[in-house]
Amino acid sequence: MAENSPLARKLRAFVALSAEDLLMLDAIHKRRRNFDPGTQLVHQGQTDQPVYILAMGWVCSFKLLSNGSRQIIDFRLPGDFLGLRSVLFRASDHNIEAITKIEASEVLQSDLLTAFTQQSRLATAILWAASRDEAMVVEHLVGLGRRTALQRAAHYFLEFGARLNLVGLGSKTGFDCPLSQYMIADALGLSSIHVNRVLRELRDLGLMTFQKRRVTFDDFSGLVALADFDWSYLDHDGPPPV
Amino acid sequence: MAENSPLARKLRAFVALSAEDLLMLDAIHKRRRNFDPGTQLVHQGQTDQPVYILAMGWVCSFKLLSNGSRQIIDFRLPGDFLGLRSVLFRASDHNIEAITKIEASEVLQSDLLTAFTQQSRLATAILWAASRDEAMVVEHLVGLGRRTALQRAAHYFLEFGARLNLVGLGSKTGFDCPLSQYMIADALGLSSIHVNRVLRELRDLGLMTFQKRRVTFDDFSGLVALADFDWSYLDHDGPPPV
DNA sequence: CGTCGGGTTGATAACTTTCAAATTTCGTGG
DNA sequence: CCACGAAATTTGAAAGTTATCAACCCGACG
Repeated sequence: MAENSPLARKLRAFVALSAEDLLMLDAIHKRRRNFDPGTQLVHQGQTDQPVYILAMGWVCSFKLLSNGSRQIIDFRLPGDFLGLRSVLFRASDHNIEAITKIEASEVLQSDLLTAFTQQSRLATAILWAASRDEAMVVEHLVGLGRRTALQRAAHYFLEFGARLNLVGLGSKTGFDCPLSQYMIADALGLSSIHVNRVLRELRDLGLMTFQKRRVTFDDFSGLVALADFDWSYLDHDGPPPV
Repeated sequence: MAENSPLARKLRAFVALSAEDLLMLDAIHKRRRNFDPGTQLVHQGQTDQPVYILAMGWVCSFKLLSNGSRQIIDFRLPGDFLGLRSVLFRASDHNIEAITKIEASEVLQSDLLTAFTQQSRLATAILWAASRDEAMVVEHLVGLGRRTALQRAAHYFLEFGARLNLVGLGSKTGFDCPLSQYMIADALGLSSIHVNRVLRELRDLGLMTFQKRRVTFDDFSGLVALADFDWSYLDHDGPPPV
């Protein structure tokens, strides 16, 4: 069963998983749980948080500021870990919330530790996933610092496309996207009103369309050019041998 | 010797290091090297990069965009690792460059791996350091997305203060800072001209002064209030028991 | 002395936000 | 199936923030 999970698809793109690894993945996927939109999976300040692997749906992690604004750190897609670094390393300082209905498997800390002490390929893959997450955050940082709103949006949607493609949920044509313009605004560091204008401009330029919860890439290569998009940070050669 | 290195100071703030750990730190610090300002320690696309522990001086890591602008990811201070994640996890996609004259110890990958396979407290501490780096990047992201230029600058300098304080190079009074306004601009995602104005405003408000390569906190609590600065992401309880 | 890399200042242009309001979409109950 | 209200999207106009361009100043240094 685990063979076809989004996580397995993702990991298999970079490492050949052994039968044992698949067995361990299967064990993990036993504790499936469902959550409704808006559920807080982790909240700021919480200690001893759970880790999940997202199987279906969209999730976002964000920080709240005292002035009431929020900054979305990233959106988590099927196959991604939720709260991985927080549990491996430290208490959470950000929130994790379900956007859509989601299905996620709880990972026991003991299972994680087992994977690590056994030096399995799975452990390597997990570290790889964590590193990839970090690369995405860095790229996001670059976007906020040095890209215009238009480029930033284009880049962000292209990244979604690439990530979803990896787990079989999107293509160069486009993908389904349950985000509101408000959420995109909080992710891109813009006002929702400006997001609206940027989306219209991307549409007017014939590059991409975001309407009715669906993103359509109208001119993929044009979009890549505008955004200065380089996906080497997403689909590199996989983890080095540890 | 290693007992007094910046790294040991930093780590000791969070874990009690055993005699063995100190021995291992000592071993690491054997391979000291010096570099001049402007030296590229790691450049984009390079594989098989070295890891260093910075003992003295300032370093920055950044990404270049095709339009020529650059975004500084972070500045590395004494006691910090250079290129840690890149080597643990994947090939580097960013540059690392010395700002001042620096002194750094090269860490052999084999030493790192030894630390990990032995499940030593040192390994935990290294993961903790990596996690702290990530928390700083996230905080930086929040700053770029949802803080004004003034708050962003204030927050950034406060973070420097806290980090330097930890390794004995700064205090609530201030610290020496070799950065040009250009570099600060690339870090904060602003133009250097605007950085100049922001710095003047912080001075006029009586909050802090940055002149002659020295940052002085004129009104520490006022600055904290302006920046909405919460250092829990820097000096939390340390790594959980692994 | 003259150059060069910062730093500083002013004026203008560009981008983005904010406020206010109209329009559309969507879920739900009738 | 339709009507209704809430939420999301869209548009306009004005205000605010930041970038860009063009000078000028200054200390370090050959």
